[in-house]
Amino acid sequence: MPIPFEGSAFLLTKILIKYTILVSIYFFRYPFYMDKETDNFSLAKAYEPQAYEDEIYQAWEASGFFNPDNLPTQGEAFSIAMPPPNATGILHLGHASALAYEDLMIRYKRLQGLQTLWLPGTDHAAIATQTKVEKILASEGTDRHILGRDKFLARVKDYVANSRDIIKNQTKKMGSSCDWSREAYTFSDDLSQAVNTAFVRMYDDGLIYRGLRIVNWCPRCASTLADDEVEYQEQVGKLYYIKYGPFVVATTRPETKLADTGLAVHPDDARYKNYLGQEIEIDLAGHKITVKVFADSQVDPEFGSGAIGVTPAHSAVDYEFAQKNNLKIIKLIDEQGHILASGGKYTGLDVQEARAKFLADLESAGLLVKVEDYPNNLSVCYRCSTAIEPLTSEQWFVAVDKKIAHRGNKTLKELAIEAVKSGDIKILPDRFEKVYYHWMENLHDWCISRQIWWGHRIPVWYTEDHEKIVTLNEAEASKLAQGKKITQDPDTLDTWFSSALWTFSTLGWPNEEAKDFIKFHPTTVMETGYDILFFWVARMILMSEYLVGTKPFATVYLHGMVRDKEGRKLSKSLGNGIDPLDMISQYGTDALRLSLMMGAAPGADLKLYEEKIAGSRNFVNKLWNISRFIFSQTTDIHTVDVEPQTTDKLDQAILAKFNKLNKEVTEHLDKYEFSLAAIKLYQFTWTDFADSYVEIAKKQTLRRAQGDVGKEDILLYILERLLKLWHPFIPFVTEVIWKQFQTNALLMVEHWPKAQGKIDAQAILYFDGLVGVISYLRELKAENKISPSEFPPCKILSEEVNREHLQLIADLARVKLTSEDIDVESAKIWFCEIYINLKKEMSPKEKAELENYIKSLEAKLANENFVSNAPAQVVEENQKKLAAAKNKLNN
RNA sequence: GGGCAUAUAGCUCAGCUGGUUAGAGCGCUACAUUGACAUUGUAGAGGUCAGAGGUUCGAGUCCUCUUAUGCCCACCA
Repeated sequence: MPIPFEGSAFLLTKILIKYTILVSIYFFRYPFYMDKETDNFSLAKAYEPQAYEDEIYQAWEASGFFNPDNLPTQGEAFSIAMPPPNATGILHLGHASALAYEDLMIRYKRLQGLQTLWLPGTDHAAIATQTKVEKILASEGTDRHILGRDKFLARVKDYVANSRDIIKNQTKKMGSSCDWSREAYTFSDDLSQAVNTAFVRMYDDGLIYRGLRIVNWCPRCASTLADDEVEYQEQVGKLYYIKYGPFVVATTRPETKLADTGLAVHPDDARYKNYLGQEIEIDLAGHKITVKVFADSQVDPEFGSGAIGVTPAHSAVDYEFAQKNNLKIIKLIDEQGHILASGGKYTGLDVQEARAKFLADLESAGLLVKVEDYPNNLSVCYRCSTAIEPLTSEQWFVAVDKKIAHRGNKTLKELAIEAVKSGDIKILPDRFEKVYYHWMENLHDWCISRQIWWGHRIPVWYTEDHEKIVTLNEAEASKLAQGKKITQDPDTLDTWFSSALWTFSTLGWPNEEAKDFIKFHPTTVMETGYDILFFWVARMILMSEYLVGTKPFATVYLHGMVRDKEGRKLSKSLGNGIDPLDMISQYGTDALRLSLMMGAAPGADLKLYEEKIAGSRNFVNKLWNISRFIFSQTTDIHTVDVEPQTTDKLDQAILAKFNKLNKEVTEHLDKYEFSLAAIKLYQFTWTDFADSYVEIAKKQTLRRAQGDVGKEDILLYILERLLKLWHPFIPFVTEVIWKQFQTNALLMVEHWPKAQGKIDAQAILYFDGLVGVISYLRELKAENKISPSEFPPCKILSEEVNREHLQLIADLARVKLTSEDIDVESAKIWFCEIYINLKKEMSPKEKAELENYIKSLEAKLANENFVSNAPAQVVEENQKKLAAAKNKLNN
């Protein structure tokens, strides 16, 4: 073994003449206190993540192994399409946790020799991005209309490019081992081509149509929204009762009454029976409307007056009434939220103004019967929280209930439901499968056209004479137009339309011969938050089943939301936000990742707080120091390929415990139980390995003759494998430590350890028993107020404990073995037949507890039913427990 | 109005198919310069497992009801 830094040793020996021998031994055995720069074996006293993380990430990236094509083994494929991050360019904890889970799965499978592809990318996030850029423009005193479409889009492109770079760097900061060479973007030429192809195919199959329907309209965004893009805010609004010809109707939106064309009552409501089927003219303070009275059992006769004014153009429910009862549809509110000519004297006013004026007019005409406070849900835009105006509009829709001939005459809905019902796709946790069915079953035609500018233009062109051309690109459209002038549809597609193609558009589809598409689709796991089950997951299933004819992924792993310690959402306004980058710079990426992993279960929210991250940092440091110690005890740092054979029961035990751990961790990971895997690894590493076995090894190695490697191979064997088991959780520190093995290979592409041999339960019992005895002796010392520095004489007699382990017990418990006679009777300890010269006084409380325990055991054993019904093994265990407890009490 | 989830030590959570005197980490108390680690070690205090019934020889664990909290869905105008 090289002894570096002899100069220092010499220097010290010179100064400390008296301690020459001591000092030279010190340096001989502990060469790792050397300066980091001059000795690559040395490890700093505490792990400093900042010193290594960037360098390690670069080494990973440079190795090319993020790209599955370069992996040494070309095994079975395992792929994850990374959910695109939000477009604002800020990595928040939700995204950080997703990256941690995905990287965990990828690294685990890569270690298992699978050909892993984690494909990163971003989407253009249409409304979100446009809203963001519009806000920036507003702060500059301009808007998109002043700029014009082209300049505005250029502006958005700049913004997106910038935030994409930021997100990319932050994703790397998290240690994500994704294949950057395949990075995708929904707005790239390839993916846009996929989008147009999807649109055209669906159009040709009659699954996309243009039609006049009631849609959710956000006046702020000046665009339609899909049903699930509408959120509800609880509020206390007003319920207005309006005299309405011979009726009184109650409404929360009085101005819409100007466009009523129907009046609905319950079929059994005697009050209104005579009016059924009649068309009645109603004068609303000078504004005349004609309504058709009809019956519908949905009407609650108890609510308000039991009569509902029906406004088909501006209410989804009313629109359905209109369809069923052939009502006229009068559009009252335009896309800017202004009253149309149908509003008579209110024309041109915005909705709020019209409401105020109309109410005032009603009041002066004596038609406003009463006003009540009324709690209801206001529907608002999920992006900008502006109140939604439902209105009828000519839009593009995806028909979800239309049978598709080449898909077994099934509808999109049916295809998507069957994919999960058949078990082809598994959703975790499985309770979300029910939620999924419920949503799918109630899905209405999906409005996919948006009036915003930032998005995929709808691939439809119109000729001068209003002929519609649906095709892949403008050149094709021109050809088909045969010289006629063409104009492209000004609308863009819902961002989720392109996102729905994500798993396959990123792999080369529509080219079904593409290598990646063949190898990696369907993807293996879709890891994402339960909050976008409908937005995204459901739509990916729908699109893949239809367009590709297969599922998009085999398993959906839905993670929960990250919350603060009180369970509140993390938000700027609450001031409880935790910035992941800040945490990384303080505690390191591994610590953050581990904190996000432990205590997390699929579908369950995770409470995160800084102390927890600090605790994880402590663990990472512990692993570091365990390694440091082991390396310092090792004459030659080497990997040990075969489980070391040993006759020492404690060695056998730690190997057995490790094998058990190895097996359990693998099983947990296979079942997506990441937290349980981490907790077991944590307990083994800290408690069994560091606190118990390493301490034992310390004492035993010390007593061995020079030249005997002692427990070196076992320590190295377990450490090496622990690094591999830990790697998917805490990739950086494990990779750094691994470098000490000097194998020239990255830990990232090593092999996942396989549990070896039988798990020796007897050895484990022996180990735990021995540790228990040590603990007990320490307890006795503490209770007898004996300082840890004192070594009280102690006589240990045992037939169960190996002779050589008696000294070990004494060393670790810090007692002095003695052969002098001790009053055995007064010093007898119940456990393991060990006799020492200390006595533990049982407190009255302890004594009472023990007596109660004995009583309960005696009662149990006296119970005929118990003895005859319980398994013999359980009865026997209880008898043993009773004997032990009695023994303890009597001594 | 439906549906789902959660309820275990001061805090965050384990406890899988019923049999442990109910565990861990943080925090708390006391002690400690133990040949890696004070980002540490050792020992300790702290819980009638939300409440009430039930099934069982036996329930934190299964069933029913109740309470609290959170979330999702829904066209009560």
